[in-house]
Amino acid sequence: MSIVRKISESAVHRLSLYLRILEDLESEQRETVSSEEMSGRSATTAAQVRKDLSLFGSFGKRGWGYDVADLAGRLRKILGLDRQWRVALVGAGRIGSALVEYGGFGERGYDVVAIFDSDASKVGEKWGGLRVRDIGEFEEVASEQSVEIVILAIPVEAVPSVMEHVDRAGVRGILNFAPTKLKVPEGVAVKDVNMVMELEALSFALSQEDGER
Amino acid sequence: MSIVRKISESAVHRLSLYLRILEDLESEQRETVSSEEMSGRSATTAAQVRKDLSLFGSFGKRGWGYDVADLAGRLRKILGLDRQWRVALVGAGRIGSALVEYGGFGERGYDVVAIFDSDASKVGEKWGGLRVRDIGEFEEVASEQSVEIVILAIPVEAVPSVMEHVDRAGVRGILNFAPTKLKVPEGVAVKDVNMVMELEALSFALSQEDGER
DNA sequence: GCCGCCTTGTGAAAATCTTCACAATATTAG
DNA sequence: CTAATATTGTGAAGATTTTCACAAGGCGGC
Repeated sequence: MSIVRKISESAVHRLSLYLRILEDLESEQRETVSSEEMSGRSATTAAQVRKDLSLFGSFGKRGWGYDVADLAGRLRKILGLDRQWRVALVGAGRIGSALVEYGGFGERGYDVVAIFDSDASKVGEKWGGLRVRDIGEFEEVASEQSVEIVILAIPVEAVPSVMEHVDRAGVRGILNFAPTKLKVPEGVAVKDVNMVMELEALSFALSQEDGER
Repeated sequence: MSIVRKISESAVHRLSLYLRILEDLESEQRETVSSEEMSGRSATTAAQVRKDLSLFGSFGKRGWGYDVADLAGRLRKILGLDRQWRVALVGAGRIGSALVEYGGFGERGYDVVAIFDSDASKVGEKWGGLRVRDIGEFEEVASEQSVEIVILAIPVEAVPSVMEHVDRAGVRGILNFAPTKLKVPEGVAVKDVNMVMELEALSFALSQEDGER
C-alpha cells in the first residue's frame, strides 16, 4: 500500500474526524457503519467520506458498509497512530501544563519523554514524573531520547533562541503553539495550533453576518 | 463595501496572517510593503496576497505597494477587530487559565466579561478580576452581559450539559477547544481549536515520509 | 440459485481555489 | 514632459477538491 498521491490538509483533518467518530461507535458497541451515517456525524457528505477512504484502499463491503473496528484500525495506521512517537515538550508554562495534564497523549501513541524550559525557576520542577530541564540541554537529551516531535508551547519572543536548539537536534516534526510562522530546516514538518487565528476567523464570520443583514 | 462573495476558510486564515505580518512591519517602522515581500514573510505567493486583498477592495498603489498602517487598519476592520467583542470563558481549567493569563485578547478587542465552571470547588475563585460563576447562571449572566462569543474550554464529557445552557443564551459564536463536533442552533458559528487533530496530521505527514523513503 | 435491496468505489462533471501573465498606472529620474 | 521602472489588480488558465451519479458487488429472503 504505497501511497504516492498527495493528500490534502483538509482530507487529513477529515480522517482524524472519522477516527473520532469510529471510536464513539466502538464505545457504542456498533459493528458496522455506512458512509451515510459517518457523514451525518461529521460535517461532510457520504460521497466525501467514501472518496477520502478510497484514497487509501477499499475498506468497505458493498451493501453492508464498513466494519467499525477494522476501519478504526486502518485509520490509526494511516495516521501513524499504530506506533509510538517520542515527543518533547518545550515550554513549561500554562499551555504546556494543560497538555501534560490532559494526558490523553500517551494513549494515542505520543510519549512525552522530556520537558524543557528556559526559565531557571521552572527547571528542576517535577511534571508528571519528568524533571523540567534547561533548554540548553535540548540537543543532547533529544538525541539521547530519540525525540522525533517537539511540542512548542513558548511565547513568540522566545522562539528564535529556542529554535536554534531545536534545529540542531534533528527533530522531524513540530507542533507549534506560538502565533508565528516558524522557519525550519528542509524536511521538518510544522503544524500550527493558533487560537488567535481561529478567534479572528470567528469574528470575521460574525461581522460578515452583520454586514449581510 | 458590501461583500456578498463567500470567502474561503483558508483565505480568512491568510488574512489573519497578513495582519500579523503588517503588525511586525509597523513595529519595524516600515511605511510600505509590496505583495512580494508579504508573500516572502508568509508561505504564499505574491499573486495570492493580491488576490486575497482584492476580494475586499483595492488597497494598494501601483508601482508603490501597500501602506502598512492603512492596510493593517483595513484588515482589522475586515476581521471584525475594529470593535469590542464580549466574550465568556466556560471552563476554568488549565486551558482556560492559559487563555486568561495570556491576556492578549483584550488588546485585540476580545473582552472576557465572565467565567463559568460546573465544578463547585472552582466557583467563587477570582481570576484576573472576575469571579468564577456556576454554569447554572450562564443564561442569566450572558444575556445581562450581552455575551456574543463563548470560549468553550471544557472536557468532552461536559459538553452536552454545558451546551444546553449555552444554546439557550443566544450566543453567536463559539471557539471550541473540546475535541468533538458541537451541535449548535442554526446561525451559531463554531471554530475548533484541536491540538489532537494537528498532532495526528503531524504523525500522518511523518509516516508518509517514511513510506516514501 | 436467483432476485431484490443496499451501499460501496469511482469515473466524470462541477465547483472552488491558485497561479499566471499582463495591461493599467503611480512614481521617479532625466 | 517623457521614459524607465515598479508593482498593483484582475481576467483567464490551470490545478485541486468536491459532488454527482451509477455500475459493481455483497447479502438476505425465498
